[in-house]
Amino acid sequence: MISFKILKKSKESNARIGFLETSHGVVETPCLVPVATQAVVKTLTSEEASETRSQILISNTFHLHLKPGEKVLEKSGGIHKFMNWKRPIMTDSGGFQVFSLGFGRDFGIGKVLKSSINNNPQAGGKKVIQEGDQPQKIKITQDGVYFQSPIDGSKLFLGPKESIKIQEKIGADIIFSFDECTPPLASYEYTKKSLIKTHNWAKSCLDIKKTNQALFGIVQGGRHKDLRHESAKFISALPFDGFGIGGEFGKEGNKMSEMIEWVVDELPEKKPRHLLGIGYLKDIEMAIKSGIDLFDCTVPTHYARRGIAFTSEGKLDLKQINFLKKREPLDKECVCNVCLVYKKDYVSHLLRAGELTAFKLLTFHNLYYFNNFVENIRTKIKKGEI
RNA sequence: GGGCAGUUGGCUGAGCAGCAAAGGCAUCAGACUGUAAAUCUGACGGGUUCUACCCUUCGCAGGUGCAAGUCCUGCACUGCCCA
Repeated sequence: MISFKILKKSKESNARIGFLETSHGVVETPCLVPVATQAVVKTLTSEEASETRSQILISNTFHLHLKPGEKVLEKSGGIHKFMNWKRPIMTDSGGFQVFSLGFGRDFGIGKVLKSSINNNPQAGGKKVIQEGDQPQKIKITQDGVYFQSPIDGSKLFLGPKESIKIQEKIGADIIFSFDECTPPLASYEYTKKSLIKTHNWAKSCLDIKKTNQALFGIVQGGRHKDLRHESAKFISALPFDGFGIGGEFGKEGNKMSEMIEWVVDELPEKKPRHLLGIGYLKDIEMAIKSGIDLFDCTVPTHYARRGIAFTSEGKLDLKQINFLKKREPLDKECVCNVCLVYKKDYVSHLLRAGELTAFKLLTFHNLYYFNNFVENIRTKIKKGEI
């Protein structure tokens, strides 16, 4: 079980400072949840991940089920022992893979859409996903989803029951209910139908769960105000320990914060709110101001493996040849273990030489930078500045 | 001194009569938000009225051909072998 205490509520915004207690320790919120899909923060050992001042990680049900299989984790004594991470862990349910391996793959899109939504591919727009449409590789049914493994193409089925059973064996502190992350190209009707499915699955997840792990329900509803309200009301009426907010949030740069507030307004104040899969630094600050306590995102770790360092000067692409001449830390203001010792010229060299340590150094720095960024926001909330 | 092989855009390396010239690397630009991702996309001789056209390129100088990076002659340089 978990307990969540709100220590301070901002007068300037919806932001709040909280303490999330789990049997593996406390998480001070608002908090970034680094992504450890395969029971690893890619390129880092768990000790290193801890040194980035990460408080809690999120792993993935779908991927751990495929490899190595939840039985391996169960036999090792659960995910904490398996990966030697002593702090809290959450697992995502596999609901995101319904999108990412389905329509996301078919249309080459992410959950935050860039191009305008229209029905005319000739005009540069993407096709709208209509009610009854199915992705090419997977099949979404009322009971769950038939997947094709991205590893070997083998077939597997994941529904609320399967997801919860797997998550119980994985043994994270916080688990998520199985949902469909609705694609941004979905029509209103598709999103509404999908929402009903996600709601039914939410009830099933609560019915099935036997452990004392905390279970978070997930609010969907896409970019539609009425559906977001409906979903938030429905999910928050169920005895979840916290709430995830998933799916799309409209076009980039648009009104993500407004959409979050539609949901947050309906959620019980005293339970933690987790924004799934967001975000960039500017999104993080916005989300926190909108009342979000936890948020996971692949950006700091993923961009690290693209050679990108997040710094007080903005994003730096260390692959660029000019960094070979820079004998200075990634970020002059950063005091992470990497910035204290290594310089841009070296990191750039490692990237250009294809050396894996480059990714480790950048992953470490980016996570530290993001965690520090969030800590600064917490400080500002405490001071009443945000 | 003689014989053979070679000289292609920043590098590498195809092409052996219809080419601004395959691949790869490098470079530059773009993408990436609950990780199918150490990935993907685009540009990469120059110019313009840029789904098209023009100009300049394949060691150098000539020649043959409607047409030459591609064939011929000479020269220069490089590598290997023989003296």
